Amino acid sequence: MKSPKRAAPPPKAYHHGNLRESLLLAAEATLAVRGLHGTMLRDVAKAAGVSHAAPYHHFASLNDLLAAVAERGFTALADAVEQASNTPDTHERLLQIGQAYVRCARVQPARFRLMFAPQLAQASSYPALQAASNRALGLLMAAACAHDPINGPELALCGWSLSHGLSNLLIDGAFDHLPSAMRDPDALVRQLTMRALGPLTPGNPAVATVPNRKNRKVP
Amino acid sequence: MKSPKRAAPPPKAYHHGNLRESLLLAAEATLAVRGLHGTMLRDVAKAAGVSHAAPYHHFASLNDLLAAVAERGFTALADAVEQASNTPDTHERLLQIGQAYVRCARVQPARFRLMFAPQLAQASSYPALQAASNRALGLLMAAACAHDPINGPELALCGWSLSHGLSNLLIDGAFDHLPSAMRDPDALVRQLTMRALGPLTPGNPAVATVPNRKNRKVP
DNA sequence: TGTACATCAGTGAACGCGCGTTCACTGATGTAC
DNA sequence: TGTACATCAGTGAACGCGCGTTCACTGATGTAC
Repeated sequence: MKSPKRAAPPPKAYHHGNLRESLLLAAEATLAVRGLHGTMLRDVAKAAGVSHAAPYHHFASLNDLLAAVAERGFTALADAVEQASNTPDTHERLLQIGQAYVRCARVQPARFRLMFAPQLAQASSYPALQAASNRALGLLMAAACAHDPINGPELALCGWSLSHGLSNLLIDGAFDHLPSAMRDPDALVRQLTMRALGPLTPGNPAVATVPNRKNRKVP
Repeated sequence: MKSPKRAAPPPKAYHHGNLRESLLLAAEATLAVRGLHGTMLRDVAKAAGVSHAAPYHHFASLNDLLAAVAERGFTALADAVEQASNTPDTHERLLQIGQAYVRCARVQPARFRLMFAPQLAQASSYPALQAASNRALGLLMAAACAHDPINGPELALCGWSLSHGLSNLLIDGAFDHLPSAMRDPDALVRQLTMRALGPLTPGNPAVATVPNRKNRKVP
């Protein structure tokens, strides 16, 4: 049947194998099913097929485990944003980034909530978490500055806020009662981000065409 | 010292007085101090000066109490939006509404989180909650349609998403490491909302000046 | 290659407490006569 | 106006359980000799 020793070196090397990784996957699965506040350490352990004391050999506490899941979430987000950043046209690039952001939230709503949960907001305790989050934000900032060297930071904050709000409202079901024509998430992101970007010719910096917008006086 | 009977009719009429109202106020105070998931029924009761069994004469469960707090939150939000809706100029009106929204979130972050918490998302169980939330949204929609009769709904969703994202990022501290020049919330809302509104002359419907934006092709 | 030993990732049972909820009760208020 | 009674908003004690965390242990793996 199986050779008595040395069956498969990479997975299940000795006791369990790579339990840390299994726990993270199990936590993501549990989050998806039970939601953020229904995810208990005992459930995660059971989903990984071990006793509920086992995780303590890999994480100091449930919170540390969740922080690691959040870190993976930010890494996945940054990867998606990075891929979207390959789009040549700077205008389309920002649209793609917005779509990637919202898609990331909708694929795993509970993990997305976890990523911004206040329990992890004291992120200084989790440098890796903070690094992953900074990477995602940095990519967005770079794309915004590439599109509009003058107002890049403002544009980045605008796009971030818009995508973030849209993500939250979508996963909270706030749009569920909207006419179905307005509920296609991808179209919604494109449409609203385009509005936020302004009526600029793609690939053509905004500066010359819309001067002084931020200083305009309103009576 | 005090008349033996009939001291003060409106408050503290008999046993406690208006305990339901006191509980709601106590819940808001507790939310402010302990946050959403640190708010326990026992703390709320203690803050209201009663035993922790007393609330059950006014609310069937902790969740019902929280739903009532959320409803008050939406009512306060709708009131603030309504007041902002008095602004004559339709462009400035939308800016004021956005500012009111973010201000509402920043004044009571935990209550704001509660208002959109998934535990209450099955809002059909709480018709009053849903009504209050619909009222706030309806006011925003009306202001957006007044400014741009054609793209009103799109504009409303854009403004809502933007304000909502900004609110969440602000109260989650996501902007804490930004240069301080960009951290003034009121200025931030104005600036970003203005960008989302587009370079339109205030009070002048957008339709004629920016046609086909949503249908524009991007290569 | 075989043996003794250190390491370390698992297990199962138990701890402990926090918190929502229930229950029998008490005492004040309002009402009928 | 006074008395008897129903109502109902409080109280304090207790229930019950869920869940994070700890602990003494076990058995497999890797290593020194």
